[in-house]
Amino acid sequence: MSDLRLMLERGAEAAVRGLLGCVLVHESHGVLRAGRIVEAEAYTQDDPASHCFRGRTERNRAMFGPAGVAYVYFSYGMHHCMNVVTGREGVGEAVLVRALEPVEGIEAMIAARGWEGRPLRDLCNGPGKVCRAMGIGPGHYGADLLAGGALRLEPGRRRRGETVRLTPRIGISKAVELPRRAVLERSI
DNA sequence: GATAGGATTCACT
DNA sequence: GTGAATCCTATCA
Repeated sequence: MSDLRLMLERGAEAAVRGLLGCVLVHESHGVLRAGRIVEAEAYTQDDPASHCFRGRTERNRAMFGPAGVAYVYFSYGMHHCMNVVTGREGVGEAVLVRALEPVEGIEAMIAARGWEGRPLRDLCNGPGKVCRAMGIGPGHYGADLLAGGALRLEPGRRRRGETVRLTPRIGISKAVELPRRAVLERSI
């Protein structure tokens, strides 16, 4: 039982902070891509903005799975977004990965996004961009991120001078005021 | 069976 | 800053 799993099982509101600094890794076609999670949002079952607010459906069933599996969904007809499922099995909770700081395989990310010659800071600073750059898609729906597979989550360290700030969420129309978005910031 | 709207991104003004 | 692209899901008739 890893520390990471225990942390995720504690629930979305704890996990949204704990996930910051952790590293998302994807190995495909012999290429390794990795990025530190620097922005995330918690979604729980009692949250009107959550996909599982109205109960279990065919689309959101992964959110009710065990902590550590991926919930990938399709949005706005053109983007995929990835969540890390939290809480106990049977509870609909997850943390949306909103932004990464590229660590490894940056060239592959740039190629996947068609981002040649553009600002690096805009490569992974959005949930749709994260999936595109990392090569995450519907095929990863329900994948176990803690099992050491091709797509996995690894513990990360928070660096000196970095702090977690909780802010209202963005991009949604319901329950916007809840401070369930966590951002990793350099305080110096 | 039909329709409204969305946990977004990008290009353009 | 504003608006278009684009399609799946949930919800309603």
